[in-house]
Amino acid sequence: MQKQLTRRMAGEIVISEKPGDTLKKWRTIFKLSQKNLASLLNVKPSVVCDFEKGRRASPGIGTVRKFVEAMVEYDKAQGGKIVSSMFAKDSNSAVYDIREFNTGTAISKLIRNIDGEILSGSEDILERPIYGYTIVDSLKAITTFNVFGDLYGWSNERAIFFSGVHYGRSPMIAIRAHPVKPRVVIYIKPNTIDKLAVKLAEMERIVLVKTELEEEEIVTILKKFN
Amino acid sequence: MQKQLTRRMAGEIVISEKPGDTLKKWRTIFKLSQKNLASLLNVKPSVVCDFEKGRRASPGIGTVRKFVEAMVEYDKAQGGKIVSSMFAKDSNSAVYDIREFNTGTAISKLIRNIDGEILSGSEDILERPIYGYTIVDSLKAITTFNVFGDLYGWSNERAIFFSGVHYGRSPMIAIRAHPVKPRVVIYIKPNTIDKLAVKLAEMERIVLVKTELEEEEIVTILKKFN
DNA sequence: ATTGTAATTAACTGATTGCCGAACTCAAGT
DNA sequence: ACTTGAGTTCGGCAATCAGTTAATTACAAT
Repeated sequence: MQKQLTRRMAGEIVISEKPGDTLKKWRTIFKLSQKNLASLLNVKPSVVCDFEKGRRASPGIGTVRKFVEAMVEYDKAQGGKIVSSMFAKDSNSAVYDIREFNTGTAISKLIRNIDGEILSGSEDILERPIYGYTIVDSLKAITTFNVFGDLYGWSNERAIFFSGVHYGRSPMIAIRAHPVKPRVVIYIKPNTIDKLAVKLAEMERIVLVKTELEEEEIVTILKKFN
Repeated sequence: MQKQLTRRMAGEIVISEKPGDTLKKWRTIFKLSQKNLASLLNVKPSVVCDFEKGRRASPGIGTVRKFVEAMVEYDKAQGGKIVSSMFAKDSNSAVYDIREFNTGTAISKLIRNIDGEILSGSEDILERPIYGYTIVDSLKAITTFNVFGDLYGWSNERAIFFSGVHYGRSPMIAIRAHPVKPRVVIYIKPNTIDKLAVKLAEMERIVLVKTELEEEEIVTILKKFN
């Protein structure tokens, strides 16, 4: 996560019209004075200023790297407020069950066992293996802090079950927005299925399934999986 | 879009353990020989090699910039196959406008200028600076490929405008699910506002605003920002 | 075995960086 | 009016970069 941010910062600085201004922008975002930053880098404040003011037309990447890493590092030492404000996360309670399998299980096998009906998903994907699953309450999932970070266990080659689904639109939108995608999404006893949900599933090449079983039954069945 | 990619490439190179290797990686992605690349840059091939082999420990950002821009430029001249393969098709169609400010702008100033009504957001946040904005069509945003990656220019200390909003539920869910959050979300001419949307905004400590101005008007106003 | 072509390395030069220190501006307190 | 903190400007110097030429290696392909 930090690396991602440093890359972003570095990229922005390098490509910027005025690298110095961009550097300054980040320094202010991290709430550092030139002096502070300078001391983190073990250089004099004038050095920082020179770079910000563009006195050096093309600073070395080593310098840029030091700068951004120092800022991120500093923030981390302060509790990582800035960095995490850019990524955001919390903890949850919407997860009903989460487990990893020890071996890969074919998607089709899972669907068969939970008596699922396929709403979207082509033949060829159905034999792919998944390595775990997560069951979440769809409403809680979005109102609770940060489920989306904890949704994925060790592998994202997994199935996600959503309970409390009305039209299935919100869950798919959430998945769409989230950078990490599951292989399979299963709606537990949904009312009707929104067309957009199916469309999104197709776009993401996610196998979309519905089942009429209850959460407990599903858990019992999946316990036998390994 | 090109700028995005150049930034990404640059960032990766700068932060990489072995910038030379990363450079090489990109060169091969763009299917260029050292000689080709060298001629694009009007330098001798040995120069390219020197960088790739790390004989220059800390090349200047000007050099890095030339390199990545040359590659992207070259690809563009060839029809832009590589670049567009890294982004998804017509990903821009959902993005109506995207821009970075050069200096921080207070959230309150922005709201005042676009004649916005605050739906969620406490006093203390309103004076925080943002550094850019994005205007997206909310429906297209989710049906189109990969917007969410392109939504954030380079600072996420920014405002996101959503047009085509009905209840504002889906956009907030998308934001909730996405790891990177904006500071401000502005609905352009929404019908009614869903309670859940407001609640989610509060949870994320995002300033939620609605405006009755049209996209074009907003762009005109924001043009004056810097 | 020979021929190209791409990549690597060495040696060298002028330009620029990275850093310092010291002097200086500009507000904001006290 | 004096002090303090943050930021700016700049001459100077060693270290390093950006670039060249020319020679060498490493292979596929003929």
